[in-house]
Amino acid sequence: MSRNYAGLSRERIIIEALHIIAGRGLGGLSMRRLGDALEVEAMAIYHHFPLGKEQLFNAIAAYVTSPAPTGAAFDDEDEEASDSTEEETERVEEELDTRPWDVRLTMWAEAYRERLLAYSGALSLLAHRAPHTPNSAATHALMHRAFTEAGLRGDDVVRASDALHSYCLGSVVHQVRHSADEDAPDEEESTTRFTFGLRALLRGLV
Amino acid sequence: MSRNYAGLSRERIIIEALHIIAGRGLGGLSMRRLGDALEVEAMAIYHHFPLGKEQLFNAIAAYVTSPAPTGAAFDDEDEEASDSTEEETERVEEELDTRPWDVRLTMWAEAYRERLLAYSGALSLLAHRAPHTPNSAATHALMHRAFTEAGLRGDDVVRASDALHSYCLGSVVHQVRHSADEDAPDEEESTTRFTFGLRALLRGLV
DNA sequence: ACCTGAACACCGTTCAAGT
DNA sequence: ACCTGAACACCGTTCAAGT
Repeated sequence: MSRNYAGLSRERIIIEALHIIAGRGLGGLSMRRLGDALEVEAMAIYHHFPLGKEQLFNAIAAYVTSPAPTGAAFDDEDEEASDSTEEETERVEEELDTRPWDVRLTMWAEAYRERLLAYSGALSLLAHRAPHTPNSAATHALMHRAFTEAGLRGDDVVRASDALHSYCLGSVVHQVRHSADEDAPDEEESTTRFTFGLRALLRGLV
Repeated sequence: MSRNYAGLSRERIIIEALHIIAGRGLGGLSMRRLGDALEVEAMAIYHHFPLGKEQLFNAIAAYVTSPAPTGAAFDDEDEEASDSTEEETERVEEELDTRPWDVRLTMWAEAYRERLLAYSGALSLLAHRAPHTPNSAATHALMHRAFTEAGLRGDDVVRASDALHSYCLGSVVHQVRHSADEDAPDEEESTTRFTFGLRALLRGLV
């Protein structure tokens, strides 16, 4: 066929890439296979990601670590974050969240974990990438407020935030890493373990 | 040249692979490049890793997560762990370690972290691999003793072990992930943060 | 602007062959 | 047992061209 008005977009490409990753693993994602899935020649992808697969990986990493339905977080550095994406702010009105600090952090941690688990096939992309997204700034602010409210001061605030972030990420990596073990815990027990450690960490942190 | 008595071995291959990974990243490791570095045709590697690159990756993951100078931990599943590798047991005499449980866990955590940082280029290999090594059993026993000594009982012992493992792994991933940030903390501060979170976790766990 | 199609250098792996 | 060398299918990316 001569011409293909595929209506390609960065978001479509990323989502299709995540399908392939979920099905065949990260190693199973090739530009040609991705093109096939999008019903387009592989080279069409380069129009949306001119820097190639590495740029696509960055965008996937940003997408995976950003909360669900806001669509623009996965645009990467060379594109100014469009400041007009506050449709469906949903829980950015969390500034007026009056729940205790530990409840807010626990909610964040559980949501972060769920998202990482949902895209566990892309986990290894996160080992060397920490893309700047609108969401990462919001998370930073959320943690700063919560730990300050908990009584921490000075450098301890960022240290506690780092520890919480590390624990959540590590817990998911640990779970995925051992998911093929013959004595791997079921989903419920995995969640129990996550919560157990999370509570311990928050208790010890303040 | 007709014949090459290269004296190839699994360990030499793994170490050379880790050099390449350190220098050019995981994506820069190809069988052909690895062969060049070993001064051998790429296909010679298949004699030592008949299942190919995937098997090599597993062996690297085992090597990276096993303590330093014992040489046989990276043999993978299809090779029975040779039971004659107790030369230089060094700290396996830890059974008669009389230091407090938290000191022993802290020492383990710091050593584990150091090793992961030393091979940080291979970190993403650990996201989907948890190879069985002699060392993983030893670690499990060490943690079980320590947390039992700390007063934990039943399922909480393994939950605490998981939490500690998760935190250490996550802390390294978090550090490496952000090492390219313009405001990344220096090495000393990174260690301070690790210790801060580790102490908090151990305090909260018991 | 958006996509195609041929081309190039490189890759993992198989296989028959050499010693 | 250990390594070579040619071959095959596949890959990422460039580039000129089409609309």
